[in-house]
Order: sequence, then structure tokens, then C-alpha cells
Amino acid sequence: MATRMGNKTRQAILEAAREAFASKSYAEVSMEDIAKIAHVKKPLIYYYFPSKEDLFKEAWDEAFRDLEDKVFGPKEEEGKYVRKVKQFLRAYIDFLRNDRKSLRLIEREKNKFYSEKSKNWQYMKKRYDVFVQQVADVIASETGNSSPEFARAITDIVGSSALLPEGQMSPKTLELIIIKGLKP
Amino acid sequence: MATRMGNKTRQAILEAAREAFASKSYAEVSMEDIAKIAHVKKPLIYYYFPSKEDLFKEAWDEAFRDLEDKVFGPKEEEGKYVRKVKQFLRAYIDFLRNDRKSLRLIEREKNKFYSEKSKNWQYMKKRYDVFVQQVADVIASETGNSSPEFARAITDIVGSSALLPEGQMSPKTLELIIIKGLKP
DNA sequence: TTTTTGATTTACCGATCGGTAAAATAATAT
DNA sequence: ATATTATTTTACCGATCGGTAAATCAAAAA
Repeated sequence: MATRMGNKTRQAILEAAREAFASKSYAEVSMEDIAKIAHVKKPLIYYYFPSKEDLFKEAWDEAFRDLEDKVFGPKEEEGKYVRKVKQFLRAYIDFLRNDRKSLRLIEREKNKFYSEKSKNWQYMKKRYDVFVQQVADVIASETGNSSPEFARAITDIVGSSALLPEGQMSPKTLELIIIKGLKP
Repeated sequence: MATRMGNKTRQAILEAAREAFASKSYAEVSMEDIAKIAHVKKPLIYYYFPSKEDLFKEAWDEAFRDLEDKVFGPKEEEGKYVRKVKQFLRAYIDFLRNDRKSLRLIEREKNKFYSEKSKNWQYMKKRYDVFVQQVADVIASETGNSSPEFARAITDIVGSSALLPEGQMSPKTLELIIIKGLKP
């Protein structure tokens, strides 16, 4: 009854998918690619996931789970005099440094749902929108006025940086740019 | 000797390609798609262009030609007391409003050349890098210090906005965000 | 008018795509 | 040991991909 070996295989496939979708776009990644990374034959993927789209949706979900956990989760400087926005920004940029994979996956397909109208893609759009709204809320909690447009601009800049080769956009500079936008 | 009807057909195909590559990614666009838009059969494309990659390269070139003409070309407020950076920014955002197609094409594939090492893609990378450098120069000509990273951030933000549905990111807000980054 | 040349289409190729059926394997339950 | 169930593989499918060869059509040259 309780699944046997399957759980580990399923997780391995999902992990392989996350890696693949972080390195190439959804359209460019083939199920064969994912199978190879997971050291598995292609049809086995379909034993655990109904379709490429569903597999991507789960990868998308896990990426956002990781992102939101680290960025909105408990901070080390909790309760200190450090501003909430500063904490958020630090965590966001740390995430960019340490978990580029998730941000890359998101960045590659964050515009896809403007053309794809299927249920899965609309679900992913919602997940993305909610994240941007949460960012807007953090900013609004201090500056008083935070347009969703500004929150979107921030996530776009961080996202773009994630697709650059490492070292191309220094986290320090990135932080500075965003803080300047926050100020007046 | 002087080409007959061909020129117009060639241009129609190239125009169709620009439209197609602006609406979907390189990998998602098929030669069949382009043929349909151009009201032409697929093999005719290969009469004028050696490959999909070469066709895309030409579309890429035209997009940058249009962009650079409008953004670095002669300005209406030339010679006025209006700062050069302001003029550039105005032109850039006007271009975003009026010629979304070019910016979309660029934005969709601006990271492709980090994985594709072919001659064509390296050429396109260079073309993109030159543009960013020109932006950096404009900024440096007034603020004195302009990191290429900041120029890149600006083009990333404008590019991201281009892929959003119209009206999602107001040009005014966008301008404001960039100006704030420019200030101190 | 006939011939030549440029332009366009029809018919097709091998490779790869996402996905399925069914057989083979491996682990558990009886 | 045997039957059952979960897991994995082999073999394949139709559709679509980028691209090619050759036939057809249309316009200019002779």
C-alpha cells in the first residue's frame, strides 16, 4: 500500500526536470533530456507524471515553494531594528546567489501564460502573480505606497540577473539599484 | 540581372519572421508559422534564407537597426537644454510604446547565446552587447560613472516591460523608476 | 515565338517530438 | 513457492520539425 521505491524515483525525476527547465526553455527541453538527467527511461516519467505540462507545473510549484520559504520565511535578523524591506531584499538576493536554479526556471517561462490559456498555465500565472503581490505588500508595509508595477519591476530585474552568467551582475550593485528605487 | 519580384517577397518573409519571433520564442516558432504569416509556402523561405537560424539573425539585425535608429538617432529636442540622458530615455520609452515588436523579439532570445555557441548566435550576442555599451556610454556622458551593470539593468527592465501585455506597466512609472536609479 | 532564367510549389526525407501499449522485472503478500 | 502488485523497460505510434529535390509556373531575353 505505502509506496515502495517509487517516491524516490519520482523525486529524482522532478529534480531532473527542475534542472533541465532551469537550463533551457520549456519548449527546448525534451522528455528525453529529463530522462537522461534522472538516469531513467523516458516512459517511466509518464508513470509518475501525466504529461510534460504537468511535470513542469510541479517543478514550477517547487521553485516557488523554495523561493517563498527563503524570501518571506523567518529571517535571521528577525525583531531587530532592521527594516522589513531590507530583510526581504537581503533574503531575495541571497536566494539569487545560492539557488539560481529556481529563479532561472521561473524567469524562462514567466511570460508564457500570456499566450497559453490551459488550466495548468493559468494556475502558474496565478502563482506568479501572488508572489509579485506579496513583494508589493512588503514594500507597501513601509513606504506606504507601493505600486504593483514597482514590485514587478523588482522581480523582473532580479529574474533577469538570474539568467546572466554568474558574476555578470554583482549582488551588491543589484541591491543598490533596487534600494535607490525604493528611497524617495 | 536586377532581381525581379524577389525583393518584395524576401522582405515580406522577413517581416513575417519578425512578427512570429516577437510573439513566440525561437524554438516555438516553426518555419511553417512564418510561411503562413507571409502567405507563402515553406520551401520558398529557403529560396531566400539558408536556414531558420540565418533568418532569425536577419530579423534580429533589423530589430536592432530600428531600435538604435530611434534611440540613438537625431532627437527632436536636439540642442535644447534637455539633458542627453533624458532625451535617450524618452526615445527608449517611446520606442517601447510604438514598436513593441522589435523589443519583444530581442527580449525573448537575449539569453540564448549563453548556451548557443554557433557563429550566428555569437554575432547576435555581440550586437546586443554593443547596444548595452552604448546605453552605458550615454549614461556615463553625464553622470560620470556608469557601470555596464546599471546599463544592463535598464535594458532588462525595459525589455521585460515589452513582454507584458500592453498597459500592464505604464511608461510613466517605468521612466520614473529608471530616473530614480539614475539620480544620486 | 521560343528559350532562358527567376520564382514558387508539390512531394518528400530523416530526425525528433510527446505520448502509449505491452512486455519484462522486481518486490511484497499469500 | 506462488500469486499479486508495483516498477521499469522495450518497442512503437502519429505528428511535426528543419530542410531538400525536382517539377511547375511566370516573366524576361533571344
